[in-house]
Amino acid sequence: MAYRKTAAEVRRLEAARERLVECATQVVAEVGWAQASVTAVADAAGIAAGSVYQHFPSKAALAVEVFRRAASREVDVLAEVLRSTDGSPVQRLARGVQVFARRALENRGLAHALLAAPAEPSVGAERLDFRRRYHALFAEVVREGIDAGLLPRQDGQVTAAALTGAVGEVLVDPLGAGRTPAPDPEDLLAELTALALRCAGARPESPP
Amino acid sequence: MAYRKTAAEVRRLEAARERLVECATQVVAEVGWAQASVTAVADAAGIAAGSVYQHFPSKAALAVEVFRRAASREVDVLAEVLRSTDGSPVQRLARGVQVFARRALENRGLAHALLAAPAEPSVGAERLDFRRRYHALFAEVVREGIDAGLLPRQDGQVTAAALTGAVGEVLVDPLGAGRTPAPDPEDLLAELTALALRCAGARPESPP
DNA sequence: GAATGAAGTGAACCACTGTTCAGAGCATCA
DNA sequence: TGATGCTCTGAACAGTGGTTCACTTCATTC
Repeated sequence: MAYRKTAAEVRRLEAARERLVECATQVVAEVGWAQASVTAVADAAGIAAGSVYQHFPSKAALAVEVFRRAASREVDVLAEVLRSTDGSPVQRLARGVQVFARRALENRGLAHALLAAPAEPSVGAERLDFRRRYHALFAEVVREGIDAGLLPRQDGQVTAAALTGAVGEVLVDPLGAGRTPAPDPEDLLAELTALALRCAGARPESPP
Repeated sequence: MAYRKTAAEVRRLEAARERLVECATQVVAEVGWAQASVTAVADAAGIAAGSVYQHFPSKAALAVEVFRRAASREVDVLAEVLRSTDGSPVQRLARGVQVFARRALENRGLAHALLAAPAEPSVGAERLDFRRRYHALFAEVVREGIDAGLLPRQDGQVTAAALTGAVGEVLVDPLGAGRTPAPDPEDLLAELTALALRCAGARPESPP
């Protein structure tokens, strides 16, 4: 006889899948892609290794899903800040960098996974796309700044790439753990913001 | 009876080791760490897989040696430029960035391997050290620039990290191959130099 | 030229992981 | 409640790639 899944059943399945993705994300944030074996992820989610394949056709597919979700969250947040309608392009740029950096500092493991941790090729490809989206967002604001006469003429794409690279590099080292006294996060943020503005060529604020 | 290696024999051995390292470097530059299996490297050097273990205790040891050599070459070149005695700190910084970038563009595969390509943990650790050395060099010049009143007050370490990150990010994308029309290298270099100077806060050159 | 010992070989070994699959456990339907 | 079909399990399987080792090859010594 036709066997039809009940609504509750479907919900339960989706919840299981959801839980799997969340646990996988956590594992990846904690130990990196390389150490996040199917077994480790399944254990974290409290299911058997084989059950992973009920939800995803392969480990790579799960990894990509994990990356996409986390990356999209970040891109969305950044987009919201950069495209907000209040403040000059330069002010938005500053806020964007701060948000980018603050979020990374608040979830270092995840930031490291998104930005730098060694990963299998499929995730690597996803990461390239992630970076492109970041570039596009920053490039947009830089362009607005140029058009508004607030920033000097420059290749927005290059500046945008530099901004993500700069912030990433500054963050990743502290992220990777080992660093002398560990600089105060707020100082780091202020320093980064100033750096980003110089990078884009914004004039130092004139006194009020 | 005591068996003593003749001088020629010793030389031959060292040459073989040398050749192995060079071939491995080339393989890595061409296909990345992940694809550079012991077999592939041995094939490239024209020896059997097992013979690799005459020269190195493990694949990781060989990989580290490959990385160290290439990285040291780059660090040395950069150090020479940045520490040269002619030109202001700002001018040296500009030249340093150009040299860094130009060398990367001239050997994209190797640059990618050094800066970004996924690698086993032992190489990853080496890469952190490599980056630290870059940071230290840039930080030194930035500090000189500040002391000379040419650059605004700033955290040299952060700026230095940003410079390597920025240059790396800008280069790695083009490096990774896929990019629309592929920007002219000279334009890219000019753009990068300008960006680096802004990044450090150097005033735009006043007219002559 | 025979004895000796190191370098070099490459097939076999082994550890590690992603993936499969036959069966157990349950929910659904008649 | 029994029949059916789905989910879940976890041990077995398979591909990969680093490492080993019995053996060959070749240089050295007497």
